[in-house]
Amino acid sequence: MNRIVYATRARRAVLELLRSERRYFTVAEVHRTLKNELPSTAVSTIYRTLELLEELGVVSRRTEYEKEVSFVYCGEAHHHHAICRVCGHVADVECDAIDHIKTSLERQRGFELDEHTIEFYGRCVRCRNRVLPREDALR
Amino acid sequence: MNRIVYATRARRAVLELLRSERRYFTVAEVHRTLKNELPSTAVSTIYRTLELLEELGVVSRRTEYEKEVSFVYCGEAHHHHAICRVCGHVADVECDAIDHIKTSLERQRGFELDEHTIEFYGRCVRCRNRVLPREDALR
DNA sequence: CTAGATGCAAACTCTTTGCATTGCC
DNA sequence: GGCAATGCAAAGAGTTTGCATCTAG
Repeated sequence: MNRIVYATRARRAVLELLRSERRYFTVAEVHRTLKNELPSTAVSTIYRTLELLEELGVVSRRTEYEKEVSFVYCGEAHHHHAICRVCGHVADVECDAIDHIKTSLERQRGFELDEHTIEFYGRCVRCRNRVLPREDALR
Repeated sequence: MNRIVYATRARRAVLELLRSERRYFTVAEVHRTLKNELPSTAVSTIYRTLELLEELGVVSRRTEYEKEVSFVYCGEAHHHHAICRVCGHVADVECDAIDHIKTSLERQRGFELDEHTIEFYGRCVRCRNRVLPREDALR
């Protein structure tokens, strides 16, 4: 027997915000942005709402690099994302490319790539300018 | 003028551990594992050490999904990883596959993929069994 | 000997939880 | 009306920081 899920003001507002802009939002960002619309809403509600939306498959979560979690709206049927680490924009990855890499990984490394939640990231200039790994990095 | 970086006992031990097993280690895990070798080493030292190793380009960090950060040794010249979310094993991704997807992304979406730090993840069974995203997920 | 590294403990930040109250249908 | 959601405040967990002490070179 399924639990009843109410379409409350807070939930509608959060969903609408995430749908309006297809990029990652931190919890604090959502909370701040909806201050006018939801003046008395607690941060814990935002956490609970995003958690629910994640369970429902409407948003997906990431924590990569930053310490705060963030969530992105994810309404399409397929789940391949290419995320720009600079501006946060989320682009879809074509499936033929994925299939290619998936095949390659499986054949060459025996690594089974999950075909539903692959995400690609770039890296900021600061990180890219780091020296290459060396075994003798400590002298 | 460059700062001097000492090869201390703690740093050598951490580096050796990460190199011995090519998978992600949490800070607590490193600290716990080296308890015998480094009886009086504080967690803060482990944090600082891993941070340093990251700056030096010897290890790379991730936070994806779990709340704790973890680090993996990364001594090869190229940086493409396929990480198993279940066992944590890190496999290298062939560059031809990357090139293919990179080209595809750039041509079709104008998305410039960072060719040095792409990482691929799978997803656990629990998450994979979620319902597909629907716009009317809230009823 | 001296700049750099560490231990310790306190401070911080983000996240979660319990419970009384409020709200959706 | 009844179950679900929320606000609030307190508790948790992971991480960071300041500073006196120790150590590698």
